[in-house]
Amino acid sequence: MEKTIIELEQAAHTLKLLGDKTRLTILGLVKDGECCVCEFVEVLQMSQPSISQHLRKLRDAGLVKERRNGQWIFYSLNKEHDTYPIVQQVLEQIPDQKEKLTALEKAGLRIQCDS
Amino acid sequence: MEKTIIELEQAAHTLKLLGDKTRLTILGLVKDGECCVCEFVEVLQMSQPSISQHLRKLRDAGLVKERRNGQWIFYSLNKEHDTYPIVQQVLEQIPDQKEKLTALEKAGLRIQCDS
DNA sequence: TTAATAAATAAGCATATACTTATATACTAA
DNA sequence: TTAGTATATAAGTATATGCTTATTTATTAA
Repeated sequence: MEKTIIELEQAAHTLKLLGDKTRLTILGLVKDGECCVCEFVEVLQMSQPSISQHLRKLRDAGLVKERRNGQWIFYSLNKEHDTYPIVQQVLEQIPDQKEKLTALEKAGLRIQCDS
Repeated sequence: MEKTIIELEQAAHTLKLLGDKTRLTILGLVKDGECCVCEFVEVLQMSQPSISQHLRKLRDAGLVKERRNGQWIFYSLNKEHDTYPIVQQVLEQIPDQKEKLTALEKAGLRIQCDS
């Protein structure tokens, strides 16, 4: 497979979004699956509007996609996006965020995606 | 070689610095060698103080190092830094900036490092 | 010493960013 | 319909950011 070179401007825009602890954690959380907003709120211990605003930025940039399921909206990585290779590489080099979700699960706060 | 996992906070800080077109270009320019401040000024067509301020941020974060040679100060990638793997991966995925230096060279504006 | 050049720093300012609280919208279930 | 829950959006605000112009520092060379 030929290597895709990402435009500098687009790369900078994506990296700026990655350059925030909250958003980087959000992306780490959806690395292997989808999460709904209330899960981010629980894990990150931040207000719901604040989380929603970060998610909007990530979605506007095309880094994540959303799927509604009833009352819940699930977010996941958009692997089709031009800059996904950058996101992927970065996520491989930071600590796994999965344990934060398993902690949620133990507390019974994890939303069942197929509910 | 074991993979190094970079702390989330530190990764976010580095990514924030990468998330600016000017700084990303500067890093691209020093990917394969060193450049002095006036070269950045020429290539990027920006004011000298503005370039210096970007360089200071990159240096404060440890992403680049400097070397004085007479009147000139040469900047280069700091490959010893914890987050260098991230920087390296990102630089591999954006367009090469080398041609901008060869254009300088043709115009006779490139500083000879060993002058 | 003096003038010239390279680079750093300081101060000021307009805009961007990341929160906050309040409210609106969308969906579910009684 | 009505009440409850999940999420989005709006508006306000404090701080951060990236430029500008002016000045300072460091080095070179006359």
